[in-house]
Amino acid sequence: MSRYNFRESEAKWQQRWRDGATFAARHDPARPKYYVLEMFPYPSGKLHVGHVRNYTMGDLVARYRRACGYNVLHPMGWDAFGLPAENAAIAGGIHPAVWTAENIATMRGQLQRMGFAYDWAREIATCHPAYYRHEQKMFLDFLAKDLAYRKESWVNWDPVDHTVLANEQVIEGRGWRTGALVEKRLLSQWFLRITRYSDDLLSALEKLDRWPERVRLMQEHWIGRSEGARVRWPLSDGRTTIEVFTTRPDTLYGASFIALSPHHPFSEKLAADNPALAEFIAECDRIGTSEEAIETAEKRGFRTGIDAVHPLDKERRVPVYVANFVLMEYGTGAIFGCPGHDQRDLDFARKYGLPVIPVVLPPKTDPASFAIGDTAYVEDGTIFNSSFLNGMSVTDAKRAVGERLEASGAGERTIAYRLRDWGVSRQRYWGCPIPVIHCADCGIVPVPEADLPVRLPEDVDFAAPGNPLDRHPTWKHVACPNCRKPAVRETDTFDTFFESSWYFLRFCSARAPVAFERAAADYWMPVDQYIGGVEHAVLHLLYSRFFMRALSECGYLRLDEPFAGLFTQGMVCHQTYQNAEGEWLFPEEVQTDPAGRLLDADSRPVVAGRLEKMSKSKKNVVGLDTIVDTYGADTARLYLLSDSPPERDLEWTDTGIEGAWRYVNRLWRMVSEPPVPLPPPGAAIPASLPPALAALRRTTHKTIAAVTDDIDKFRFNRAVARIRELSNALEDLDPSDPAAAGPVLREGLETVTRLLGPMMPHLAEEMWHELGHAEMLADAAWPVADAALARDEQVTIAVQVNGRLRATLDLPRDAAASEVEEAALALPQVTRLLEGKVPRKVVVVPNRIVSVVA
RNA sequence: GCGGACGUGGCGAAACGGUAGACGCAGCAGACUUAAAAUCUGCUUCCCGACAGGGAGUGCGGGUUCGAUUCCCGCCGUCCGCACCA
Repeated sequence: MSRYNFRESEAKWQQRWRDGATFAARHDPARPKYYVLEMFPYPSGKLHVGHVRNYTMGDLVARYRRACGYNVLHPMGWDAFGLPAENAAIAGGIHPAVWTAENIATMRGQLQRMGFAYDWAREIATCHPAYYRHEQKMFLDFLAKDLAYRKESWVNWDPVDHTVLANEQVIEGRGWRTGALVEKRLLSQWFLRITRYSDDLLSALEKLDRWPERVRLMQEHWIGRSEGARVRWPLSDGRTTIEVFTTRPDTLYGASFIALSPHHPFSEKLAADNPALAEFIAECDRIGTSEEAIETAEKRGFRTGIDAVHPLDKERRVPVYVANFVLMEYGTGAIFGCPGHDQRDLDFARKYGLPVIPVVLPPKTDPASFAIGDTAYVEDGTIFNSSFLNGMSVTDAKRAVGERLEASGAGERTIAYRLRDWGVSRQRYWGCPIPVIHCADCGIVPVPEADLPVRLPEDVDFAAPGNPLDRHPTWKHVACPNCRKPAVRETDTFDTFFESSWYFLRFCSARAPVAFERAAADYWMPVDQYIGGVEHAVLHLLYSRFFMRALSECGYLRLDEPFAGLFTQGMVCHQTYQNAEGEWLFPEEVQTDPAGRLLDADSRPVVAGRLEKMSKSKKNVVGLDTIVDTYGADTARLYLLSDSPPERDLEWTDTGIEGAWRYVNRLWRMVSEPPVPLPPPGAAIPASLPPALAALRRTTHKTIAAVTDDIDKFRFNRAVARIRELSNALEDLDPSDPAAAGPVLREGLETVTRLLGPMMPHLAEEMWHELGHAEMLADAAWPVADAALARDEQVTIAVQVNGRLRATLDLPRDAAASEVEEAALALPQVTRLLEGKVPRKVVVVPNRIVSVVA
């Protein structure tokens, strides 16, 4: 009984692929291209099995498309800037560049051991000046096009990482990496004008028909388009005019107050000579942005004592408040409150004793008896109490008010977006330097292109908190490029999402002296199939879409959407364990005693927690090296593909990987010890075969058709099941007629081998070789099903009586409906139930079912 | 609160509106072994039954249909995203 020697085989075939540059992608406009990309990893240390699921899927797609004749680009690189490197430097005295390079070396080795078909000649790491110099140039181009700008603003400050976070990086009020409660700080920051494309980023989602619906919805919500109106309210003392944004201009006659954000310019102006208001605003800032803080924070307002004049009725006045719940960043930073038809406004009005004027009457309601209680009426209805709007629908009233406002100059219809500009400044060392210089005389001066790249200094000190670039003795001190007087460099670095927003373009011509060669990008882009985690649904995936538009505007290329197809894979989960102290334990630290109790190494009780995504922090990880050492890369790959649908989470179990390993050996035995002698490759199959062998051939060709379809539709678990079905059938082969069985078995084994090629490439190469082929399987074409053989000539038809299955009929394919009906009605199981009566109805679905209604 | 996804054996899961549970894991029985591992064979949704067969069954309650895991309506539960967005 021979065992498959994966160690020898995997090393051998990896060597063969490397020597032959099998997976090198060559620019060839004559051939159809296919660009497969998995989201590139951050080099955090070592890979565990959870990391490689999406690379396994990407590799399957890449190898499959290659076999189908596409010119495939399948590159890999490293998202190499980021805080963990810097934190390691602070903790362990190792330079971030060294730490990063070591991790890359480790992880590259791990990926290579998995046998992924990458074009390693295109490998990139974003921390190299050869990479980041190009994004410094992009930034200068963005500046020139007013796509980048600097402004002072309230930002999200992570007190643990000592840096600013983008809105997208704040999850439930906490930093996405540290989990620390985010604070508000007023800082001068660089922003990218993503809002210039709000409308296009939103409307183009519709065309991304190979993206998951859920990701498109998340982006749609994130961009958050709201149609409404800007309305100007003059103050009664004539000092200024307050502009508000509303989505309900139809309820304008129900207004009973104006509320300004604490950061509204007019609030701040009033606070300058109103200490009580200044104190109120300071208090608002003290309340965090966390979920708890918002939930529990009372809706509070400060009455300014000023009134505003109703824009549609000069006689009406409403009081102006400063209120803690009004955001400066959305709309105009001011609202009008209509308590009758907005719950929050109602709560505010009740609290401060403001009038509640209903202006939308629910259908079939008597206006005389309609009153607002504790619940605002937010549904549709007929406008009343509203002058010229009375009797209109909500929709009509919105239009009528818009027209009136525009005619009188008191406002206009407009669209507000939730999306805000992307703050890209980070007060950290390990990132791409922002290429500008601050000069006392000239202001902000871009670094001249000839001086790029602005390199990170290597001699930095991490002993003190804060940004080492800022503390560096010499680096930031430069002459102003304009006036040559002493000036200082910008010491902030880019958000690392800057690097990942265009790396897919760099892969198209990874060694080019420019960011990317236009011709290469025009050929390879867009990415045909992108694969990664759903956690980037709004971050990376939205920024990349923005970058394509911005780069197009700057003349780099002409393409809006970077990723034509997107697949978001599920996570790999594993049981978690904790001891009585709540400390996490590695799976290998946990044992089961004879009574079935879980114990740690010192025989103390252990609690099994829920299944969670594999993560170092919870210690529920299975090392990739251990698995590859024990079972080989192919076994791990098969398991990652077979047990769950790709989009769903997969539970990693020891028994599961063992099952995959058993199958690997079964496959190897099938080709190395066939039950009948196999004819040489290419041998003809006898035209006339015993029925069992003819059926086996049909199974073979049906499997080709089904697996091809499954792979096209990303149903990898089903594809594996189909292949296993075929190999099960091949194992049941009747060896009594070797002359007929041999060719059929060869066809079946070759089919299994070829279908498995993209999933278990080393084993498949070894089987292919064992089956007598000199060429590599990686260079063989994808099998094509014989359409005639892939269809059954006999079909099993189910027979139902009153909706219940009572029998089955084996009949020739496409038998006439009348014959099928006749055969069904003659069945004893059917006649018994009919009791001699004529059926009321008979439905015949060709080749499927007969449904008899008694 | 808003939006979305999901709910099928002991477990992971299959099933163009057409024979529910393919494929695998675990389990049970057996074969081969001095024995174990490995491997092979059979069984394995639940209930009644020795078999044949019958009944129930896809979270719950309705509906459409000859026929519903699938479509529609209403609940319940789990997970995810957003959340003071005017």
